[in-house]
Amino acid sequence: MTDPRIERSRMLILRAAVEELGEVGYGGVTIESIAARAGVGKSTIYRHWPDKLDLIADAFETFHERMVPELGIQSVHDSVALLLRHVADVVVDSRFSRCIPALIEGAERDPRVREFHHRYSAERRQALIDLIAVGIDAGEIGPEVDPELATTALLGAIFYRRLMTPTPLDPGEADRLVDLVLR
Amino acid sequence: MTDPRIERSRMLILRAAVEELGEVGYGGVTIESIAARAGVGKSTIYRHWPDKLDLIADAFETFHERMVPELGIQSVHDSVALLLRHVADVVVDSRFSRCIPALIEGAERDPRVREFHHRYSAERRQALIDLIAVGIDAGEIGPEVDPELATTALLGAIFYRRLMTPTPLDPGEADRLVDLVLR
DNA sequence: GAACAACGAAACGTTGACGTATCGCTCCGA
DNA sequence: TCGGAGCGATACGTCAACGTTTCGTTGTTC
Repeated sequence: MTDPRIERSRMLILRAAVEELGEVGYGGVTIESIAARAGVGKSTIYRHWPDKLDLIADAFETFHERMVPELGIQSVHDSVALLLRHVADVVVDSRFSRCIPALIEGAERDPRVREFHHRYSAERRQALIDLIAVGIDAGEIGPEVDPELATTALLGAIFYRRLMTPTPLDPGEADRLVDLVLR
Repeated sequence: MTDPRIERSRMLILRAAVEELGEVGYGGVTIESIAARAGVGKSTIYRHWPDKLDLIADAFETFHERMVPELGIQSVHDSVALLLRHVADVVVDSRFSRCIPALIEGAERDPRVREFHHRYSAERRQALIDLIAVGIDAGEIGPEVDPELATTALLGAIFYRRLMTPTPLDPGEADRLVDLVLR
């Protein structure tokens, strides 16, 4: 069998990496700080990952939260609002909130970070696009609405408030946002 | 009189700093690279600014572009679209495009950068908010539209596309965006 | 044109992080 | 129970950027 110590170290390190990323940003993370937080020797990290970026990407991918709350049987409008409330929650509250600027900045310069960041965003975005498309098919949303553009406006508003203003969007405002964009 | 060499050096350095910031981001800027680009001795920089952040903030504030194209006499709808096209242009093309992630990330950790970033965003946002309010007063836009929320959705979409996807919003798409958000 | 201020270049010491290597210790699997 | 794998600690060399200092040169002021 494979030594259980390996998996244990891996998890300690990945968890510490995400926490560290959220607290000090991509530029601020150091292997040494991750090792210290994980209670692990620096050498153990280099044993498992070739370099910092591999570790960070692995950590983020392992621990990221899924943007898929249970959508009960309800109107598409309410499902969209629920989804947005969840995104707003994650963007404001979670450990990953502070990773977002780190990812954005990292993506700017490192092609691997960029690829990861864009793929990750696209995956989360798709659920919303699909949902709106369903609403259009069902006649609940006007056919003139472009699901992709609407999704961009909805998510954009949430991220804009988080990144460019001192007051992130309160999840309670999500309904008003849906009312505005999905006529 | 004060020595003209001082002002000349200042301008060379500030210009170089903005360019450098745009090319390599906040984390990537070094005093030495700015000095080299400005064709100036490193000591000259330290003669004028106490540290890197002071220099960067000064540079950004000195050279930032205003978000105010001439708004001719036309419908509010068209004015909004024009304004958004301009924002999309700046966000995609200008030297400042690559400063945005740098500012976002910097704001995350440095209160001085944050204060600057939020104030700067708010100033640019206000023109759009006012414009939409005018449109509502004129009856051109439905009274149920919240100018602030609509502005957030409009600008948010532009920044979202720039920051989270590989394909920034084409200025030509601005009209569709306005159609979507301002019913 | 003399005194002086600002300058560019370059050397310097310092710091912080990288990634490597070594070395006992401990835990695991056979 | 024993050999080996994984581990933490620690020391090491390297590098890049910081911010300081020195010094001879150039441009400015009076």
